[in-house]
Amino acid sequence: MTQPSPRLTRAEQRRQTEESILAAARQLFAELGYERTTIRAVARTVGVDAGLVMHYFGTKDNLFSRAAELPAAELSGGGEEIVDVLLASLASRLDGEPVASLAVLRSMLTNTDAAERYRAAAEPQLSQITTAIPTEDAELRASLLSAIVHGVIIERYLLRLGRLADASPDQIIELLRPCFQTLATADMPPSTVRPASAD
Amino acid sequence: MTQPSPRLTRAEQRRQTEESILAAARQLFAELGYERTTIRAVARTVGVDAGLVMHYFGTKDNLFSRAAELPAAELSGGGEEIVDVLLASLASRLDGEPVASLAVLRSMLTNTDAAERYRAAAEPQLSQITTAIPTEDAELRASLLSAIVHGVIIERYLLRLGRLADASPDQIIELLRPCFQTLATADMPPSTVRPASAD
DNA sequence: TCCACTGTTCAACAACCGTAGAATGACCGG
DNA sequence: CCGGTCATTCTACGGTTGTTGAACAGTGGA
Repeated sequence: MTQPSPRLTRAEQRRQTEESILAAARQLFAELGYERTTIRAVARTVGVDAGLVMHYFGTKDNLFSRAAELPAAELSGGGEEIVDVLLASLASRLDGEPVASLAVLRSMLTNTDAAERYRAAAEPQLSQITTAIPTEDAELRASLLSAIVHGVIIERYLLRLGRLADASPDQIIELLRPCFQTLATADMPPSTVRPASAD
Repeated sequence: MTQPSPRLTRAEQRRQTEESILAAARQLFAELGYERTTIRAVARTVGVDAGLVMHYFGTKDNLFSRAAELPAAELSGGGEEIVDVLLASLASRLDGEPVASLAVLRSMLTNTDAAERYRAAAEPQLSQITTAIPTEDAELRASLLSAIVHGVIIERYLLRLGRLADASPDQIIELLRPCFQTLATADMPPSTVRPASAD
C-alpha cells in the first residue's frame, strides 16, 4: 500500500487492544457473570490469544476489576431535591443497556470480592442520600431507596420479569416518584400520620 | 454397642442421607451460587463421597433443581388488600435466612433453566397482583412491586448493603407500606393529583 | 543496517471439575 | 446361614480453566 507508516503507532495499537479486551470483558461479565466468563472466551471475542490477556492484566480478578470500574457516579446534584437526583440517576441507568453496571451487578451476586468492591463504592452514595433525609431512620430509608433502584435494574435487565423489561424509562420514573417521595421526605399519607410523639 | 438393631432401617437411612445432601446443597448454592458450589464440596459437607451424590441425583443440574424447589408460595389471601398480602409475604421472607429463596435468586443469574423455572413460578403471582390493581398500567405497577420485593431481599441478604442487613422486618414493612399503597391503589399524594383529564 | 524492544502467539502444566463404573461391605428376606 | 440387594466408596477419565514461559515477528531508534 501507499501509506508510509501504519496508521497506529505501537503504543496506540497496544492501548486499542487493551481497550477492546476491556470492552469484551465487560460485555461477557455482564452477560454471564464472573465464573462463566473465561479468559479464553474474552480473548477469542477480541481475536487475540489468551496469553495476551494475562500478559496485560496479570490475573482474571484484575481483569474484572478493570472491566468493572464504574465511572464513580457521583449523584451530583446542586440544590435539587434528593428524590429528583435519585430518579435522574435511575433514568440514565434505564436508558440502553448499562453494560458496566450490569457486569458489576451480575458478578457481585456470584463473586464475593466483587460484592466487597461494590459495597465500598456504594457506601458514600448511601450516606449522601442519608444526610438528605430528615428523619431518625434516615439510614434505613436510604437503604430502601437504594434497594428499589437495584431491584428495578435487576428485574429489568437480569431477571427480565414482567412488563419492566420493555417499559419506557419515563413511565417507570413517574410511577416511582411518589414512592420515593414518601420514603425520602417522610410525609405519610394523611390517614397514617402519627400524633408527633417523643423528641 | 448394645442396641440389637441400628435405629434406622435401610430406607430411612437413605432418605436421611438424601435429605442431608439436599440441605447442604441448598446452603452452598445460596452462599456461593451455582458455579462455585461443587458436587465434591456438597459431598464433603455431608461427609459422603461425591459419587454418592451423583448416584442419587444423577447430575449437578438435577441436584440444583431438587435443592431449589420452592414451596410454591401462593400469595394466598382471602379478602385482604393486595398490599397487605404482599407485605406479609415479604415479611415472612425477611424472617431468618430464606435459604431456598437465596439459592434460587443467586443461581438464576447464572443458571439458565433456574431462571426459566423461577420465571414460570413468578408469572402467576405477577398476574395475581395485576388483577388487583385498578389502573391501565396495572401490569407495570405489579412488576414494580415485584421489583421492590426482590430488591429488598437482594440488598438485605446478597449485597448486604447499608442498614437493610440488620433492620427488623417490621420496620422495613412499615416504611414500605405507604410506598406499596401508592403503587397498588394509584392514589397520588394530594399535591401531585391531576385535574381528572380525559373520559 | 542492525539490534533491542515489545506486542503477540504457541505449547504446556497443574489443578479442578463433572461424571462413570468397578469394587466393597453391610443389611435383610428366604 | 446364605445370597442378593443396595448404600457407599474408590479410582479413573476427559475436558476446561487460570496461568506460565519460551518463541516469533514487526517496529523504531542509533
